[in-house]
Amino acid sequence: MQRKILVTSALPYANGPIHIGHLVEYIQTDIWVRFQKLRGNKCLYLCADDTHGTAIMIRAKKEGRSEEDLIASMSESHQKDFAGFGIEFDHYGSTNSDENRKLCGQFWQSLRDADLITERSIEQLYDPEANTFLADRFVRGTCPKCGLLDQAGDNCNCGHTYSPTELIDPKSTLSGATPVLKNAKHLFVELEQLRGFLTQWVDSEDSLQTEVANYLKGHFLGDELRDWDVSRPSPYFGFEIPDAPGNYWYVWFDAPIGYIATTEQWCKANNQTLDDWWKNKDCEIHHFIGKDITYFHTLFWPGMLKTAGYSLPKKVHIHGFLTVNGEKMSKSKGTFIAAETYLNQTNPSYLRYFYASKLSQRVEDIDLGIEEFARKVNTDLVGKVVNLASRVGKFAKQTGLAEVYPDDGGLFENAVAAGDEIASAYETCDYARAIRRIMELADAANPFVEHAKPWEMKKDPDRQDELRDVCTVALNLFRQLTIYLSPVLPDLATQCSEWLDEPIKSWEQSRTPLLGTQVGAFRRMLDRVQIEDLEKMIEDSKAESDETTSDVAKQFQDSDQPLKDEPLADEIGIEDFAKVDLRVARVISAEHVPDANKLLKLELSLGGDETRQVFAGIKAAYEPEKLVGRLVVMVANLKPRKMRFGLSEGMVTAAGPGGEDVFILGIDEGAKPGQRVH
RNA sequence: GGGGCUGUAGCUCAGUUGGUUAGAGCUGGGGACUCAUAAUCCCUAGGUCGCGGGUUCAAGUCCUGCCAGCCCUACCA
Repeated sequence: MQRKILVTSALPYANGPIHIGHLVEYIQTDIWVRFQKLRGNKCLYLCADDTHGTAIMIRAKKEGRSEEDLIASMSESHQKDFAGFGIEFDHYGSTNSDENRKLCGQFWQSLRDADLITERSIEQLYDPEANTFLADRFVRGTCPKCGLLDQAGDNCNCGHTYSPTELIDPKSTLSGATPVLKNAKHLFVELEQLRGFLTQWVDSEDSLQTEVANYLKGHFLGDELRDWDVSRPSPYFGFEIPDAPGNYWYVWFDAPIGYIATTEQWCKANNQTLDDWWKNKDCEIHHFIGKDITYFHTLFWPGMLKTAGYSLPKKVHIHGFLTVNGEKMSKSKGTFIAAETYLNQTNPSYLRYFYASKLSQRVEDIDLGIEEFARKVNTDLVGKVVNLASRVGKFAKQTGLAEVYPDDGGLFENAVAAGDEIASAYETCDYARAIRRIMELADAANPFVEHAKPWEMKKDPDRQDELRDVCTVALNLFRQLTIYLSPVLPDLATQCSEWLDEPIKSWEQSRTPLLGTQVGAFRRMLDRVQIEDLEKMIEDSKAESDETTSDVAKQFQDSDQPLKDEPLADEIGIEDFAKVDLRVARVISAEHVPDANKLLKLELSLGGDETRQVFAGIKAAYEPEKLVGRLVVMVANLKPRKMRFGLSEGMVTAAGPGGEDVFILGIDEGAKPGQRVH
């Protein structure tokens, strides 16, 4: 039976280019969609740019152009990048569309009618120069709990959390102005009213991976759900709320509705009705998203859909993030690779294959190790799969394919049997499993050619029929593998189609061998990955991230990120500095604190009998044993502070954002404990 | 502290509802072949399945405690 399936990927934000981290999702989705189409299902793949919000507004202002102008050029760049990776949308829209505005209005009215909207005034910081309310991340100031200067609006480096309104001496990062407190009316959705429904939805029917369902139950559904703030006061780039002038829907309200609006645009162009896709029990809706936006899609969104009378997603497929060489993507390491940078150096099929070989149903991060990447592509794709065609290509051009499929020891039939398992792996998004099975088939195919020794047959005029049979087997096994791989490698499928003069259109073709036809001249289908290309790609990415540095700076390639993360503090006089008594101290003991996640307990000596007990948040960065004996610089006149684990009588100075990246200040040789730092 | 997930050969991972000597690919070592993109084929090395208990005739597979790692959340000079 033909299924009717609507598929979406998360809408990329129109605030930056696509990078290889984004592509995990779009490639994952594209593979699934191509698989569904190959199986003969009616499947629609839709996506759009997410265009609203403060960040877009600010960026447009900074670049001196209109928001519309900015999002138009972003959309073009996004679509070009996607096309470069063979990601084939049925339609690519924008959340800034008439259809979306209208649908937002409908959803809004349904929420009103269901009496789910409530109004409350909240106090928020406002930038009087930029004339805008400030989201937490646009405010910095002194931490109200520990006095650290220049901390983010909602938490500081030492881990305190607070409200931006508590910050001491706050500054807007937009204008540098001192924000003022201002009351503003906000509109909220009372999600709590939907808790019963959501609990049931989360639990039922396998719409979510179990770990996700557990997360939601453990984290949100166990308690009363907080109201969801869905409005933002003017100025804001978005849709104004009709019955609350001067207020706009928050970007996360209109973004998912963009899925529907984009469908509507497609429907208009294709003479279909929206309800047939979004209010039809027989239509499955599948969302593919990253783990960071889980709760928007699994709580708010189902709640909105339910209230407005639309179909609920059959499944929300959630994936993890991409790491490169085992670490978070990093601009300074050149592993923050833009789609365009990748395409300039190497082949998109490689990445599609690599991601496919790593993706499972789990919400696990996947790692792109450069060496693993090259090895996998070269050994699996080139060495095993394409080699099968390559090694008999010349012979086959002369012999053509036999009329009757020869005895191949059951290889073809075996691969037909494996087809169901491979299909079900694709269906459940366990691509790693599908690829594993396909490679097992490829592993069995090469020895067949090896043992048949076609190169000997070629020399013997009496054995031309045998040669043709070997070619027939090898090419049919290759064709079968290509069909199985075609959702992942559409380009390879196209090449195979052209070569054998038979379009690959259906999964069913893998069940019957191709016989009795001529074969075109073989052309190389895929080159091996050159490590140098990958290195070049990383070099290029590095270069993009710091094009504006001086010579010495270039030599060291120091990134500007730390300064951006933590801009310079206000000027002070020497008398202010003198208040801080920094001393050289020796670590005389260091130990883990039971129950503390980030802390080490240090005993510091200032010489003689003078010691201080200090708790330092450096557990992730330093082994206690390695600290013992070394000299550090401590703040010695800090007022002792009682912590859960005991009294802390000072502070060890260190640089870095925290976590593993903490670097204790050392001092050159010769310094003695107790000496003051001036 | 609370929640989620993971821990199987050097590396990446398979191991179905518990059932004979724990598997694959890659890497390593040895050999063969030459049709093929230094591709391919054959042979070989290698693991007290994180650790300790328990249930069972039988546990990598179930239960429990601990250890390590990752993520979320709170706390954290």
